[in-house]
Amino acid sequence: MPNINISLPDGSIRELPVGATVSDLAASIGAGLAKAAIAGKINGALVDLSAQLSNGANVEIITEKSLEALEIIRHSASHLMAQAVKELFPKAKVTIGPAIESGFYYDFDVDTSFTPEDLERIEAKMAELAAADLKIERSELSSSDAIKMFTDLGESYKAELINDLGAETVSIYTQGGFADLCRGPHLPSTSRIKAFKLLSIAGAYWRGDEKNRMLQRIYGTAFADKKELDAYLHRLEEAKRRDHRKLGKELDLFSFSDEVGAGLVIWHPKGAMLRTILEDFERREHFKRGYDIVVGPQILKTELWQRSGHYENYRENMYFTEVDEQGYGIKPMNCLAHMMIYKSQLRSYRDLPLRYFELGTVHRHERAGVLHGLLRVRGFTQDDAHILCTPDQLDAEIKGVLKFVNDVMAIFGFDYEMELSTRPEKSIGDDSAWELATNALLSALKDTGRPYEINEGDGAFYGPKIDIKLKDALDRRWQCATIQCDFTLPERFDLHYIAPDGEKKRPVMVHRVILGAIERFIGVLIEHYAGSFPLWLSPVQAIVLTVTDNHIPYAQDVLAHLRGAGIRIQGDFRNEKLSFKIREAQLQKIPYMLVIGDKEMEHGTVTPRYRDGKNLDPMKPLEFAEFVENERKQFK
RNA sequence: GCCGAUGUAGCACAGGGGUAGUGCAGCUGAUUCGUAAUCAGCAGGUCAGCGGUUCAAAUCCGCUCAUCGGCUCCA
Repeated sequence: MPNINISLPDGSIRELPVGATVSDLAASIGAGLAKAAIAGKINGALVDLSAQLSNGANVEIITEKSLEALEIIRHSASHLMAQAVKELFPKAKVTIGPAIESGFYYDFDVDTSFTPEDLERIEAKMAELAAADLKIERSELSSSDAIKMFTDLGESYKAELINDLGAETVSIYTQGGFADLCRGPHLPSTSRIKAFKLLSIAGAYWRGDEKNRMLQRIYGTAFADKKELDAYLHRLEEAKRRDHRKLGKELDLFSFSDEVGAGLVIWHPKGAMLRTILEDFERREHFKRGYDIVVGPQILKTELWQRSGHYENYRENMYFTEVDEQGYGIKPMNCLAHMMIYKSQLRSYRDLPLRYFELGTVHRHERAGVLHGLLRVRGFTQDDAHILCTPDQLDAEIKGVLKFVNDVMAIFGFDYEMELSTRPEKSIGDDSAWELATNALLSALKDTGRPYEINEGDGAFYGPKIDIKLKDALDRRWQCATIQCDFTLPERFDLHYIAPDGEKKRPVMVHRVILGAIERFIGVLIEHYAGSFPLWLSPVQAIVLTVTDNHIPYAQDVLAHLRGAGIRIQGDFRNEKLSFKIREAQLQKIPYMLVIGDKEMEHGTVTPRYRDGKNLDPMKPLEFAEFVENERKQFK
């Protein structure tokens, strides 16, 4: 019998009989591997264990520990769920069900929506089908046969998908009488799906398009084993515990009100203090980097928005008002006033670059369904700047912004990822301008020495951009900073500067934010720090706690002194036990509690207790003030 | 905007066609106490808003508003 040679990842060659499968290969290496194997990779392409090997192939065995394993497990879990749904709801039509970053989902077309009780039933059915150890088998059909098969089954969505694929043949996976169109690969049997959990029900449009029919989506997750699943569920709990909406209420930072309007933040004293601290920080940092602080008006004439193109392209998101028969638009962006400042004088190349910075409050009419705490609101303040420079200066300016972003993220302890989005099909501006700007962004990205991704064709119609996504303590990504080149506005507003040769030239404009929106950034900060802000950011840095009423006069003295020294401090002089006051201060996540009893009064000191429960040595109030100031300087 | 769920005291929640309940917070009093909850008493609500059904609605129905989970992860 002839043999074939297979190369393994370690470089070794194995000889197997013709017709051998990935599974056979695993078995030939060892019984343990055969048992752990869930799929294979032939010449870099993922395949089933049942896939046949050909001579000279490079083959890798995928086990539960492999990187690709999770995706396969989840994809199979999504099929298992579809099978369970079909058994419980025979009329349901299946559509698509991929593995996603955090698990999987499957979309169904059903007449009545699923209930939480249905979810439990489906999950129980899945467990039953998994225990039945059904073989998951792959077969290939011609597209026309497959379309006929799915049409006969009443699965019109599947037929539509195959039709759109336009391939000669398609692959079908079958498990215990349930057949699904799928690229694969899959686990060899349903019993290999060992740890899964259905999480939520949601509506989702067929193919994500709101013109299409609304389907019922079930989200779930699956892992290689129970332990990992539990760890994931635990992380979900942790995220819930850190939810900024919950903490915002508990720490009395902000609120929303039906009477005021959806998506409009009401900042309470402590939240407003947090904002103020961030805003002061921003002004200082921008000042240090050669930005000029400017302020534009909240409303600008509608004609101006027409000229800028916002009226044409962004109108649905804007609020308008009319007074004395003159229309005004409430600003959704800050750029227009900045343009006007530039235009207020004749500019020389010697004046450039100009960097206008504004903590600009804007209003955008976001769709009702997308509002979400501080993370998606209708009124917010951006740390917005527009840099106007010569084409030659573009490169250095962008590098400067990326350095700025890096410095700021380090202070908050955020890691981040960067993406470059290039010219889309529908865009304006000439090729050389796009090339210049894209190269400037690219060279700045390379210069950072950090990894970045490129999204071809994902740029704005008016220019390429870099998006920065920060990663919080739970490894979630948040889009905050963005750097965009803009060819439209200098054109539309006919901006120019006088070049060394005396000619009028068009300046280049860069639009950028560092934190993005203060509101969103605070939301992210709350979750990142779980409400326990570092001392420099804490709206209340310390609280004076008295042991008995006898200590109140001295405590009041301490409070006044420290407040005078610029410490954000409160007092709790209520007739309550110390432990009661500590508990409350602790729940408010106040960094330092200054305990004052007989000893402190006698020595003229305070005993600071940090919120982790540890006491510092007793010290004079002014020493404490110096200590806080020192920490602040280091952003601790 | 669309699909589904939810809306009861400041907060967390229970209840449910026959004139609203618990805990915490609040107020009053007692207690004067050293590192995460002292005790007692009192007060607090047009049950999101509007309309309908009914002898009777917080409860059932409709609309509106708001909140929550989603609607970009493509066999």
